[in-house]
Amino acid sequence: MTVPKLANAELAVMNRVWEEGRVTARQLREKLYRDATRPMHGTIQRLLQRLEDKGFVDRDGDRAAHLFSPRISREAYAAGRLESLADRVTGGSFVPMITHLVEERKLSDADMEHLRRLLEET
Amino acid sequence: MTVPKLANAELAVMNRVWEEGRVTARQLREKLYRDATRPMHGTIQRLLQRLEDKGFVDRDGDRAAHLFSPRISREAYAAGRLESLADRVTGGSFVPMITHLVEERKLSDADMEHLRRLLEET
DNA sequence: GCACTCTACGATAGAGTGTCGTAGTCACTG
DNA sequence: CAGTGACTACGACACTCTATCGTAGAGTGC
Repeated sequence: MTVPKLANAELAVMNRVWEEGRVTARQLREKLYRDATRPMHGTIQRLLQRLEDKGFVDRDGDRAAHLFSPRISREAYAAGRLESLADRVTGGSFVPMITHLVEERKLSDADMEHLRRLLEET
Repeated sequence: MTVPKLANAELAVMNRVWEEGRVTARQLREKLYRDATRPMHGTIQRLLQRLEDKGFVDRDGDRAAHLFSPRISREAYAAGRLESLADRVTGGSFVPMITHLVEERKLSDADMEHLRRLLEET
């Protein structure tokens, strides 16, 4: 059960959905395409439909304007893509990349401390 | 300086290059396209050229058959893509996804132990 | 020179993505 | 109940990226 990949525009929409929790297509349009020269009605609808097909959002169609909410959390998506990356590149293990990040000092002190505690609790 | 993404066929080639260290186009062809119905000469050349353009391999053209070697390590590529993922999804931080992996028990005991030691050394 | 192997690279088909156009549906108002 | 405005459903299309193919040219050994 691997998490499908989100394209750019799809991810932009999901970022709003994750932030808001429950949104209508119109709310998304006003946030994402504020200064677009064209209306973009259909575009948002299309994107939302594809997100629904891929299982990323739930659609509540009770009202005239449907309400969309995330079906997968941001963290679950990120972790799922990370798993997929590990499968394709490092034989399924996360250790090599994390090691590399630590060695290259890509992790902040706060992040390091966070992870230390996380690992010790378990 | 973000690491470009590798497409499927490109990644397949890079996986061989990472394993072998130094290879010719022919060696790659014999490993990767063993039971192909067509020769695939041009395909490999094309892929290698694109990998060179993107900075993934070095080309040694001293001999008739060029020798290709990795310019970026497997770990550096994986970590680079992980950074890109974090930038696009979790605001640049790795903590949320790793936390999720730990909570969902996606990390093996050995991996957990590995990371614990890694973090304590630093 | 000829045969063989290699490199260089333009061209192309196919898939995925973002956008648009149109038709249909629903709710409200006079 | 006709008219209006906002919404949904979805086929179609242009564009980009990817993997492959075809062909021309260079290098090497006999």
